[in-house]
Amino acid sequence: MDSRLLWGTVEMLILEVVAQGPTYGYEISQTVGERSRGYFDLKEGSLYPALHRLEQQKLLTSFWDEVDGRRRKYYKLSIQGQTTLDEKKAAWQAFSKGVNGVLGAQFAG
Amino acid sequence: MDSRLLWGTVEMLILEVVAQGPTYGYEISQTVGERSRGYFDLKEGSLYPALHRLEQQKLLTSFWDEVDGRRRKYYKLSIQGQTTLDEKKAAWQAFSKGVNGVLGAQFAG
DNA sequence: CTTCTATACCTAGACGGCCAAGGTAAGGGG
DNA sequence: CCCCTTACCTTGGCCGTCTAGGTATAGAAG
Repeated sequence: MDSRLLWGTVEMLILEVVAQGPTYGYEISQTVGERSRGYFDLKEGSLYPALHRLEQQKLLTSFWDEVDGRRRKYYKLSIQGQTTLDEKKAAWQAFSKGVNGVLGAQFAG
Repeated sequence: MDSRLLWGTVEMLILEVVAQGPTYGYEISQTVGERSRGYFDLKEGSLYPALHRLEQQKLLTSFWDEVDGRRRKYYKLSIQGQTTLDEKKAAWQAFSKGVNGVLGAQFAG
């Protein structure tokens, strides 16, 4: 896949997954992979910096937990996070519609 | 609009417009704007470097013409350009489908 | 004549998110 | 003991976009 296309969508994908319930980095990348039928393979170098940005922007809150001797940093969506997610989804649909408009595609967002 | 989303799609949009017939930079940006119903506003700092890249990669060929005292650099799609355009459109649809899969959207590409 | 808008091209430099590649650490199977 | 999986993190490079600037012509407004 063309990784350039990813620009600007990684944060939306993360927020969307976390919106389903508290989860952690490793699981997020797996969920994104599964839900896209293997299309996405979120790299750690994209995933963790993105999580840190989102937390710093207070769109996510985090807490550490340990399961079977493994440290996990769980993330939860904040109120602002939900608002931002809604905005990002709207922006995505507008963008997608714009691209499809130029392509003359019959399907729409 | 979130310009980050644009990454990787500008070249596809340009190729698509040029595929309709020979045209030039200024007109391309207008066409993209119109066909996306005003959503896209291709900046010159993105447009011209992209055109030069595409020409250097031999996906586009160019020739100068003058109309009403105005120099225009016309671009034409090459055979390889058409192939690349097809590939980019397929990649876009796969990407779009992947995103929508994660979003759990009902619409598909 | 000057000024403004539209047309039409170009470029240098900054920005910033993604990726490759590296590191740390624990559990479990071969 | 080694290797794979899980689970986190960071550094540095890459490269396409944008900002902001430049050049030039035509036509309209003042």
